[in-house]
Amino acid sequence: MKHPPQGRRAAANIHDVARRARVSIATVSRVVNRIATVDAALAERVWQAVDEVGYVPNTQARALVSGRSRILGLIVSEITNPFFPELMQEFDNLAVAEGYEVMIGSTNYDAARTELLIRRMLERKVDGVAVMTFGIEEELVEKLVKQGFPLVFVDAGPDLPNVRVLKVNYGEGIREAVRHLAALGHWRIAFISGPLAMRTAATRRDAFQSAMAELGLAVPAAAVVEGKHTMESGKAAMERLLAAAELPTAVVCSNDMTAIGVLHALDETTHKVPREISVVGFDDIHLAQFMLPPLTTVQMSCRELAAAAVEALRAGIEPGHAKAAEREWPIRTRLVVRRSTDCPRDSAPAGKVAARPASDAK
Amino acid sequence: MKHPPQGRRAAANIHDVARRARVSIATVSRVVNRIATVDAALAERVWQAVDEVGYVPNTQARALVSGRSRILGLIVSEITNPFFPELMQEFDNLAVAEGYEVMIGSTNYDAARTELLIRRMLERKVDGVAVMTFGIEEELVEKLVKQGFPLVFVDAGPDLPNVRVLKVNYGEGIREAVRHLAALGHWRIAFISGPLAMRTAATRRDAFQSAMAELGLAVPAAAVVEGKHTMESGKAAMERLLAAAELPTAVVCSNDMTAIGVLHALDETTHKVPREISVVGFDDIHLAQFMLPPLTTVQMSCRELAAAAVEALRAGIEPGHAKAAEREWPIRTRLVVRRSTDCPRDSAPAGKVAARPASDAK
DNA sequence: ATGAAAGCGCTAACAC
DNA sequence: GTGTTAGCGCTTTCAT
Repeated sequence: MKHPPQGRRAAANIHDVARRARVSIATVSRVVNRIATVDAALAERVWQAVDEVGYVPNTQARALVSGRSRILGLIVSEITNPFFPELMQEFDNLAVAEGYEVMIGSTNYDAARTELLIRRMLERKVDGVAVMTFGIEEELVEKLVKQGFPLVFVDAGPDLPNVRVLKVNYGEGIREAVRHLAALGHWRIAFISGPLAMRTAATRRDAFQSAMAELGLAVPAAAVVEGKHTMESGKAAMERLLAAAELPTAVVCSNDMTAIGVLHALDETTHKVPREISVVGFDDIHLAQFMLPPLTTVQMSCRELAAAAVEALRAGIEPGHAKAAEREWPIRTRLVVRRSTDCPRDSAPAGKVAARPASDAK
Repeated sequence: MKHPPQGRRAAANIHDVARRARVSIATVSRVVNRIATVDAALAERVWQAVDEVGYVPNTQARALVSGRSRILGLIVSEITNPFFPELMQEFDNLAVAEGYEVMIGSTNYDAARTELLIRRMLERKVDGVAVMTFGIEEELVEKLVKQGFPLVFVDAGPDLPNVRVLKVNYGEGIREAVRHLAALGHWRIAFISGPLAMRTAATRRDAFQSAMAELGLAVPAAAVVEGKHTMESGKAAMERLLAAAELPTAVVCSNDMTAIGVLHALDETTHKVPREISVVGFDDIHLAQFMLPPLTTVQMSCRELAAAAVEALRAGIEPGHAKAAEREWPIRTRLVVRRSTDCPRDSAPAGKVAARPASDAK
């Protein structure tokens, strides 16, 4: 059955335009691609014909002959995690501005799904893929790597010629957060990490510990608990913290969803945020500002991340790109102060209090 | 420059496989497309060759010859509005399951952007487009309509042969919400609408008014205020309600973001939710369950919406589809009770109280 | 400056 | 059952 079903007339093609403008298809192609050598009068005729027949170039055919699809793949973990739509949006805007289309897919932490996703991207002949899963699914992308595709990872990636890595400077923002808390008078500060099997989670936790150490603040083992970067796990983690002998006056979380879980846990107690316990998130997802209270959080700029991803991809795709040789692309982070952090209610509440460590050195 | 830049070897094509399996390209094509008439031994050889050279069929070429891209367009208003990622996710899953790819775009309520988006979809030769903007941008899609594309709209669309419409039954869920509130003992119930220029907003408001009328409950003009479907507008609207002579004991919102704004407005007062004022949202976005308190809301099932959209599109694309003739596709809504609704504190607070209308009839 | 023609990778007649 | 071949719509030499 060759005909599109519902009696829809076939879209005009380059021949229709050529016929109407009384030129060859080569000329139409030149005009449409703005090759300067075409006679102005002819070009005018061609444009008019284009308008009249409603010609839109067929990207498939273009891709076939040029060998480049002008499609960028973007792989995220889960589209319903509020961090990602924002990233996708930015990525898409930037890519479109550079004349690319974006093919988005989420792994949902499912190997079979990821496998299929990669196959789909291969079939559509994407020019390159950004894997922004913050995860551990690197070996799943082996196929892509083997194809020699331009690839971009976050934090870490295989050490191969066509692979570029976005190096997020977690330390920067987390240090700012800890200093902010310390300046407010906090010193019993807890940390709820993400799943430590995830590299990015371990890195964030390490950054927290270094920042505390720099200020000469103690981090007892009980003050660091592992979560799963979900609201539920954040709530559970906070409940564990609540059950411990010594209550922290502030808790820093490895991502915003965790922090939201903390807010929920605290809401079921008499502890008020930020009056009694301050809470800091990480990511600055859209949702953060909608919470009650709006969340103080470390921002990892989506815009910056997306911009770097698109540029790094282009560096691998477009011949002669200025930064073609760059393997690592730095991404900064910074603290956004909202209303979930404040001074601790009193510097030394009665009862169970550890001696404040001497704030030596700096 | 014909070579892909970074020394990436060209992907294997059908000829490579044919050569390796010592068969013609036609046979490879048949095997890959699972045409049953191929000799088993040959097929085996072909599959092996496919594996060995890592062959992946080129979708562009397929599309070129078949005249169908197997790409579905999906247009939403804004990707950062939490309702949409959920819809996209479902839509994508379903489409992929049917062998389609999805091309997503957001209008951001920007005409130029939409124009470009449609052009991009035309260029990529999408097989059909679902316009799920809940909006007023219909005439912007004129171009698509004129091309005779299979098109799907929500609520309302132009009356043309290849256009299908998802008819959301707002009344159903909103009636449930109002009855739920009434059963709890509320009768001074306010409504915060979306921008009334948006058809869906007007429809939801009308549904609220009918539901109230059915129960014999009065809706004074001051109890219906217009918002903009954003958190800020919801907050502002609630503040207007707060300033009025007579406080409602419950407020129903035209969408969840509005309800979240209401929660924020109330958080700045002494009125507790749900103890003193109950709040109901609409959409059941992911965020709803994360709020404090978790939001009671009318669910418009993303899954159902997405499923209907994909099916309706297929009905227009695939020859001989069972529901090819169906123009309207019904979508149900239902109430999800969480913790932002409860009995009003007392049925008759001292002071400014309107006489309770006789609950006549039902 | 313009046109003719080769071919990008694939499917679908049509031969054998 | 399998191979040969003609395009699908376009870009890009290569002539003119």
